[in-house]
Amino acid sequence: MKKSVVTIADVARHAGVSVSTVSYVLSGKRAISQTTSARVHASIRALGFHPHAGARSLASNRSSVIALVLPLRQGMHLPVLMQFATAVVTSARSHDHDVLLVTADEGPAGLRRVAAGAMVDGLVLMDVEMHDPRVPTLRQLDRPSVLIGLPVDWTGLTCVDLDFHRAGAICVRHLADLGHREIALLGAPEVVYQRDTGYAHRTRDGFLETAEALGLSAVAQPCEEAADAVKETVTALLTEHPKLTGLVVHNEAAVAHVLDALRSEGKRVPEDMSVVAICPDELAERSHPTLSSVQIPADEVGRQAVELLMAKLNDREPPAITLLPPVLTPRNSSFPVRITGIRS
Amino acid sequence: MKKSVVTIADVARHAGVSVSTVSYVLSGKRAISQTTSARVHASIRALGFHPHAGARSLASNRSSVIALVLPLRQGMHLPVLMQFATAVVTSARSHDHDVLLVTADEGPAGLRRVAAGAMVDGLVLMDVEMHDPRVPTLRQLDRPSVLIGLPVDWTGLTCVDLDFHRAGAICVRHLADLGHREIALLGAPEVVYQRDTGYAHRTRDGFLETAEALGLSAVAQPCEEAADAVKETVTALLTEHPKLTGLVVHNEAAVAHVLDALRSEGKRVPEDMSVVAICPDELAERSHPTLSSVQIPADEVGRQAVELLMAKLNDREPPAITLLPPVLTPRNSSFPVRITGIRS
DNA sequence: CGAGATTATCGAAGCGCTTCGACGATCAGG
DNA sequence: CCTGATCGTCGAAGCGCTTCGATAATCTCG
Repeated sequence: MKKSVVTIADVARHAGVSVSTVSYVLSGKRAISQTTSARVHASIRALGFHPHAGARSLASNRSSVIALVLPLRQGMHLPVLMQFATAVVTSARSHDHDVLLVTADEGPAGLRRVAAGAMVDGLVLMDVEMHDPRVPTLRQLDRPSVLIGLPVDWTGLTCVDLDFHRAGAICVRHLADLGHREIALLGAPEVVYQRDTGYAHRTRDGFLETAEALGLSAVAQPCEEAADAVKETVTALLTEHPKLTGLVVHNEAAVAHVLDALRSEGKRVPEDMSVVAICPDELAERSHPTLSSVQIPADEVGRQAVELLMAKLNDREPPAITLLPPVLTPRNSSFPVRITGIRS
Repeated sequence: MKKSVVTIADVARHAGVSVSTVSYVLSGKRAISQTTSARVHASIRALGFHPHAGARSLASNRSSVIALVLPLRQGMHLPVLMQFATAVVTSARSHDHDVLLVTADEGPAGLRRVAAGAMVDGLVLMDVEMHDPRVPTLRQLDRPSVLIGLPVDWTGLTCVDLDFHRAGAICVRHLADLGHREIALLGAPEVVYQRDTGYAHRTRDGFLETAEALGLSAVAQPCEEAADAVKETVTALLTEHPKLTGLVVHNEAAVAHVLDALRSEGKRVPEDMSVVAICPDELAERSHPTLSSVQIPADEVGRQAVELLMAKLNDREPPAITLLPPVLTPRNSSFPVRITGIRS
């Protein structure tokens, strides 16, 4: 029995050309005449030739595979994850790349393994935290990567994240559209406004600027995460601004406490107070009532991440940070303001 | 600047041994003395050596990667899919393999691409249909594979599927435990019992045998899928067996119609009639009331699939079909039978 | 019409690793 | 003490592909 695997040499022989010619036909890196190219393609088809990925990667130092590092174990919202993964695979394929699935719980060692072994040309990391332990490793590795999320120090990296400025703005607009005139932002804890990359600032600025542009009365308030601190903040807010009817909450940890606090202040949601959150869909859907919320558009993130990675693979240096337009999903926590007068 | 990538030759030089010795230290395929081995390992660590995956795959004809073919676009129940994917990745890693993610909608061409290019050593295909177009392709390919699901013709393949015999049995036992004495099975349409691989038969046999063993009065009934046909079947069943209090439904398409039919016959679920379904969790949870149901245990399936694949990669030929123990999740459609007498 | 540019192709040198055969050195048994 | 095994190591031959000159052959234009 002959060797079962068809090699490029077989194709070359069959087509009556040299091995290198076949290679150039395949890669298009040198001009090849129409006739030769056609003949080679015919031979390829006739023999059922598929280039050996390993040989290719050895010779060219390119594997045409990217790593997708996912937090598979965690309590992330699964549908979003899948949507994201699907987008990554689809995009990658459209760039002729395959996707190696790596679990986040392999940690930095996992990255090193696939990257240093030249198994992948680049990496996409989902769910990157502010002080992610994988970031230093990533910096050492010579492979390009794209992060979903914004670590504190993103110099020299490529990150994709939600555009929090617009997220703040879109929340205001949503409330304004529902007729609310006096609104507030419950933001991150005080300390977050001081350290970190200012995503909290960006949300607040978007919130305040848009409120001003739309002529709303707006106040932005940092908010701690402990239940009683939240309650205190909410109470104070309601006392100082008795006519408040709209609330934007940008603080995952505090969301539930805010709802509790409102309830105990006798404010019904959404009848007396509309609430819009900036948080994962998962959280918004678990809440009672379900929260109108702004969330990251998963497949756009996936697509973008791959585009950026491909750019880096082709020696283009994309912006360090790409911000994606936020999407507001209306749910049961926001409601047209109850009106006493007449309103168009 | 020197070459940035550390090769096995660098390690050999650093350790003062030959290249082949380093290779043998790594693979363990030949005896190496303790001292040499230690020295080599030290050099590997000192230099930060990671073997080049492509070179390795080229020389050894093994990539240490398996393909995971998932129906990413489809309306499958996402959490189950993720659970499954996680199990596959974790298992694969424990066998020192990585996982390449391939979408099912690439079809047979996708399989051919990754398999023929020696990109993967083997494949795991999720969600294989009875007449799956990928099966013929899979047969041509020389790579070993494991299928989740049972195509009609599974000769020469390796498949993992739910143990439907036990699924039937476990449903009966569940109903018996709740005190039901007279039960029925609404199965697949008549035609399914004739063609196909008899998973319908297996469920029915498990159902009938267990009922008999437990001394229950049981009847098995094929069931069409159209709403009116289902209604007719249900009505007839209730007429012929007025004391029926337990129903097992093994027919995804008919489940909703069965519930409707029961309702219109004045039977409340679960008060008057307990229902247990054999169907995806997704469906069971969407129904009203939510259905006690038997579903495939996703991570066990993933684990098994990888184990079987590894067996094949090591030239062991596993059984063509592996059946997994079913798991019954009690929900709101099954209930202790209302009793008129005294029961322990 | 001829010098230089361009086009189409080839040969050969690796890419980094595995694996086979060979070869001393050490060991066990008669 | 000699003869085979066994052990530990080495050198070299690929694995299938890309890519870098080199070489004809053809074209372009003053």
